Amino acid sequence: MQYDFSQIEAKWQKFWQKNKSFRAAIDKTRKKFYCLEMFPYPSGRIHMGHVRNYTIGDVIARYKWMQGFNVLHPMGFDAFGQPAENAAIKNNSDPKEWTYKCIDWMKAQLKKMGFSYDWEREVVTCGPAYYRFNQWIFLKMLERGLAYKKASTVNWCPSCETTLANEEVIDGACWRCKNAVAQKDLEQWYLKITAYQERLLEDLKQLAHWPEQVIAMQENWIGKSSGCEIYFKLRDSGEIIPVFTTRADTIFGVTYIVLAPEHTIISKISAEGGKGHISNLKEVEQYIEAAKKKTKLERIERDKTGIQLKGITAINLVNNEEIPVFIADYVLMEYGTGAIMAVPTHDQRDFLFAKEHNLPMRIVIQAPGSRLQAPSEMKEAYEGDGVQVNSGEFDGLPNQEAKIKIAQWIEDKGMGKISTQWRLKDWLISRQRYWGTPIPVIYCPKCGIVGVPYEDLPVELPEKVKITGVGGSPLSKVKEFVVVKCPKCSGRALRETDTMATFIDSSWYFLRYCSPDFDKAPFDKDEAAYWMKVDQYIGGIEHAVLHLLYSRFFTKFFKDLGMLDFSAEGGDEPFDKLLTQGMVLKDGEVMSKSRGNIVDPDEIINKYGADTLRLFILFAAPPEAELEWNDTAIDGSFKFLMRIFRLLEKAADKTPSAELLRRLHSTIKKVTEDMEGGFKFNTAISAIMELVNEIYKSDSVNKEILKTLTILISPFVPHMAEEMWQALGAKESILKVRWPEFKPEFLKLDKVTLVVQINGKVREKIEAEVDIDKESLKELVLASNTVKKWIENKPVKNFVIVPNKLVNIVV
RNA sequence: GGGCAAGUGGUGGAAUGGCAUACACGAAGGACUUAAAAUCCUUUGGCUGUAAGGUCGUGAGGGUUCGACUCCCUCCUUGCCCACCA
Repeated sequence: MQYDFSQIEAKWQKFWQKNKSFRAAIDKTRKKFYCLEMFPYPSGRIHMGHVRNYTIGDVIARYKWMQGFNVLHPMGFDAFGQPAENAAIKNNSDPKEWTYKCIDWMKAQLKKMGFSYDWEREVVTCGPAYYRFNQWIFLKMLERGLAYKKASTVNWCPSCETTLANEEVIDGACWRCKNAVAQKDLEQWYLKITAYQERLLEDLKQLAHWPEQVIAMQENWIGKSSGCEIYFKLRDSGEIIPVFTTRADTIFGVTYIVLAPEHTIISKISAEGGKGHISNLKEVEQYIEAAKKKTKLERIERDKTGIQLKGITAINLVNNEEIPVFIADYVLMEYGTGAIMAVPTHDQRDFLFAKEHNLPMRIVIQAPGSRLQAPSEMKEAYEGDGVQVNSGEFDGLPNQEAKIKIAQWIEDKGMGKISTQWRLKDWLISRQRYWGTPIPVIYCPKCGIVGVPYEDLPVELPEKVKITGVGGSPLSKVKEFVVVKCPKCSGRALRETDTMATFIDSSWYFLRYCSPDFDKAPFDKDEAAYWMKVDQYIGGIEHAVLHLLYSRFFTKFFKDLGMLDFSAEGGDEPFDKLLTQGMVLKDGEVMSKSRGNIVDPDEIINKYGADTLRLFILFAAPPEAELEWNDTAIDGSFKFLMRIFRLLEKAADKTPSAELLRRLHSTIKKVTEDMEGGFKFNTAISAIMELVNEIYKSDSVNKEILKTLTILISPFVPHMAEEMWQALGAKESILKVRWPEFKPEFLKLDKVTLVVQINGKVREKIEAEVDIDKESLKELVLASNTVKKWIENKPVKNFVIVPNKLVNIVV
């Protein structure tokens, strides 16, 4: 029998499509399972990363299906975004046409992989039916003050000509084009994700089935830091400058304070009529100018530059000391209060700065076991724990204890307050781009900012817009779009011409799949109540912060709107289990166009078929580990499939041996355990390989054994399984079959082989009855000639028995 | 600087306190063949030995244990995330 994979795969793909085999519908009599993979950006071609991601998801979905779950397994396209615009500029094409063409290509490729998607639920984010609800959500947030516009210094990518969210700036560069990000003062729209920071942090605890790494990354990103705001007073003007510190215990060691160049107090005290006088104002202004011009990368150089505000003196309220005030660009306006207290003896950055500028130092924490050292002898700051010195009434306390006491004391005396700082910033969502969701806002000279009324949604994206990539938002040049009547006063008004960040699209698409055609709200409450949470989510680690954080934020917002309720499942998190699959490498490097080491999935499918590709990718590494592509190893996967297929020729009705039955049931057990215990597909497949090897060794192939084998391989290589299932006489699709259960009675043995160790080294193997009693076993072991030889006449000190496994004799 | 992973044959990997290297790739030898492909069989960690066997061996060093790839401590290397975050 010929393994004609292309004919077989086409046949079954057609069968599944015609029979709508993967259609999902609410069925309250069955337990649901929502299996989701991160949807792709329609770049035009799927790559190995997609193949891996979606193969993993497909195996899980099919396995759950066979276990009797009502499975929801959807797919869609994250279709807004810049590549479509770049293609438009390059090829003078239309972003919409380009995008839909890409979707068609990719869909065809996904179908060729045999993935079990319910294509009737396909979600494409660039259609008005979808993005109108981006606008709907935006308006709901606007009503609640969670969407707002503010002027601020923002990340600006000069090459993409658009603003970027903090999350989109990687190492000071644009995540998309890798060019250095600049700073720009702009008025932009923000979503108030910080209103949810406490919950976003706290609820990470609910995510027991997420990789620890992802939890850690989100914790890092949210960046809660507990400390204390301490007030410093300017001597002449009386202005208060709050600083933030996590080290209240070092307050008596402060010898100067440092402000960020953008700090507002500077213009205040230097302004005419302001009290206080900066004698070197000109140099200070030059320094500030230079600092503002620096890119983010330039500002994080290790050199500690700075300039003193001469003539200005601050007072440390805890001891009334007068101290100098500096400006330095290593102090960031975005974090804390934009000002710091400097303790050179106990903070390395302050130490370097103080050395540079020849500033005084004072030790206030004494390291355990060390004698008080003169600051001049210090080679670096001491940042560890110790005992308070030079700290007034707090002397002698361990610094960790003093930290809490001093903070409380400062708050009680009104010299500051206990406070918490967060690294997380509000989410900047305005983009000066065309291919995205129009922000549904109108600016009226009389009424101000007016949200587009819900009945006027969607604000449709105009078509046939000229995209040049330069000169600001393309929409601002479309007069019919921009000039509108104010919905409130009907006067002449102007539309917002920025579009939304595309991460908004992916922040709720998993909810849209529950009711993709619903037109009253983003999703139908009842449908979502049945299908959500996503039971298993699968995707790349690169979304650990961006997409996964935003989706959590949106889900919590929907809960607050009363649209979602997971209280039965505990908490309000969208994704119950998360699997982050490893990257696909070639020659030890990530596959990428620029490296030129891409293996095209299409070529592999044409040469070997989708089943071989699926099998290889599942077998070569555990799903969360990196996978090294190997051109010759894929040949091995192909040969293995042919080897299974050839078993059909040998199928007979002979009684199988007890040994083979035992092997069959231990394989069922192993494969099931591997699926349940973290989707260890690679070892599940090797167990199946061992079974196949065993079948080949036996004289004849029993049909029933072959049937069970076929079921076991079906989640991995579904086309071949269907073909074999049919060849073995089945009338129905293998999808209707239940996953087998192993029978413990087949696994029972009369005798086992025990390992005999002498002093922990394996010296002998003996056969013994199962569950043999200790005394008989001891007798049996000591009777062995090899054991006798090793023991000779040394006394046996210990005789360790691990039942049915091992004996260790200590002499 | 902080946090998190990981380090096992020629290669991908298996074993998570009990036979280290399952399963596979590759390599070598053999059978079949006019030949090749396919298929099947054998061998395949190092050292030592004709062999039986012995001995070493999971990044390095130490510890716990009858027994450690696995647990603990120190260090090295690689990867990822965050970071002048006060």
